Amino acid sequence: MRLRFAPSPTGNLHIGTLRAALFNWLYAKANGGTFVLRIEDTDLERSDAQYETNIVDGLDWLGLTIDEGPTQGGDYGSYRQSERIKAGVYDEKAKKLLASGHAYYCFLTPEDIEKEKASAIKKGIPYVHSRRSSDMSEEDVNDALASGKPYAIRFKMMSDREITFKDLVRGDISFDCSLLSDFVLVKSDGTPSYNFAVVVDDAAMAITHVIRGEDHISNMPRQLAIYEALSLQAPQFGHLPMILGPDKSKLSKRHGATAITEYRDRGFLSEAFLNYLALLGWSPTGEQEILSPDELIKQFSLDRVHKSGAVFDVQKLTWMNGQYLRKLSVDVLYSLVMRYVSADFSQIMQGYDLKKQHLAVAAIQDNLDVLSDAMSYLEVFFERDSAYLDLVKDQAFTADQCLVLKTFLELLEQSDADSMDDYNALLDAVCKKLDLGKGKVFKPIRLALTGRGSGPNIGALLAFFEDDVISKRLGDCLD
RNA sequence: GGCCCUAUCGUCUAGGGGUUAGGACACCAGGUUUUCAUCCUGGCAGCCGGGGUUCGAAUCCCCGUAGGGCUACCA
Repeated sequence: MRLRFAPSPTGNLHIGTLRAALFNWLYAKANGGTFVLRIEDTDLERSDAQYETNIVDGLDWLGLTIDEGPTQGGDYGSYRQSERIKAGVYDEKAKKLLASGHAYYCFLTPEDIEKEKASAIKKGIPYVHSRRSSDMSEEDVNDALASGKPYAIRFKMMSDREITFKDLVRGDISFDCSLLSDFVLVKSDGTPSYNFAVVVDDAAMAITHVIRGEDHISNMPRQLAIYEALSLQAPQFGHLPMILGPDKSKLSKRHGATAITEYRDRGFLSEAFLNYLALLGWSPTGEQEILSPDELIKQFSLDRVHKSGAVFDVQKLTWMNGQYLRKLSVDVLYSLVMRYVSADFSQIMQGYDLKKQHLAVAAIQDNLDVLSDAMSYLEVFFERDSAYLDLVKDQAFTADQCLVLKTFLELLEQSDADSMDDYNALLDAVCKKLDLGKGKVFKPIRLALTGRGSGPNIGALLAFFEDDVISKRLGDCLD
């Protein structure tokens, strides 16, 4: 079983494309198949090596390991269409089609075709290419060729046929060929068109299953016709539902961040992202939604792929990311967090004991949805005194609250509290001594210590700050 | 316009002739917690419409409607 992911490097890897890659990968892994990457860069104008890098980076981030591709090679190379053009792969097949009468030279200019189209629209009839050039005599064709007239090679669509195929996710789909134009196989610049190139390459690379977006369904009759004309065995096809933006149209740049590297940079975990994406258009048998890559592979099957489009919901992605973040060990979370705080902040943090740093990170673990939020939650621990002073200067403390601060300070002086537990015990003692509820006690202490009304667990806060800092801050509030 | 695909809570989805139509996100309410959160409990909320078929349709069929895709010498 051989699956392929065949993006064109005309832009960054985005969600829809990636989801296709993911499903191919899952299907390949689930069945012990091979996952190949083929770069479809026949559009010389728009293709760019930088995008190929972005695509590979994205796959890499998510752990979608490639078995054969431009960088890892394989027995079916080259894995870049631009290189295959140079190798003459497509020319050979085009000649074959020309020779067998399935294709012909077309000398019509784009303007000619525009005219045909306009007149069809005017008459209110569906446009079908006139295939005028296919009637030319061999002599005329040779003359035109010899005179250097620009030409394209078109496929001669059999007009009185119906083409049917069994889609792996949708079942039988059929098309009336009489409605289909003779389409271009080879463009006038000599490069193959998409429909031609995919067929030639999927066949040459012995691809057995093609899983791609629903937007490719209408290409099926053209591609199937080429397989037939070339007497090639067609793979099986499965078309995935589209991923939609909030407005239900195909997800695109105008829906915001679509380059998947942006999600990485915002602090989504690759496993969470993968998990969420897998649930878009596919569902497992049970009700468990949090699934590791291995579990996904184990459970994946094409017959549980949904048929209708799915709206990409950042909120749920974010929730899922939080779930993954919460399961991380402090060590791992810490090293992750350090990659998402600014260089300055990281330097400040590293001025503290590693133990303290871990304490702070552990204290914010339950707050985190995305790693890029970490810094703002961590601020309270590592900010400069001036920032703290700025916040606390507007805080007014009532006499009762001052009593709480004073009592706490007294107890603190007599204790040798060190851990979170110790400080919590101290806090309890204050409550008991003053006969006050926790709210009445904790609030003024938090306020005095951080200048904020909310934040991490106060035990963690107290354990983090040195006793002299606590004394100073609380003491100053009493004045 | 033509062709193709699709239609269950706001969103992701389960369920494919007999179910109190299940779960998750979001939202709301309660609880835990010193707070924002996390966590726990509960709630709100759905089968696009109309015709068939059937003893019985969310489920099967047809027709509408709506959405999406394609209609390139882009992929």
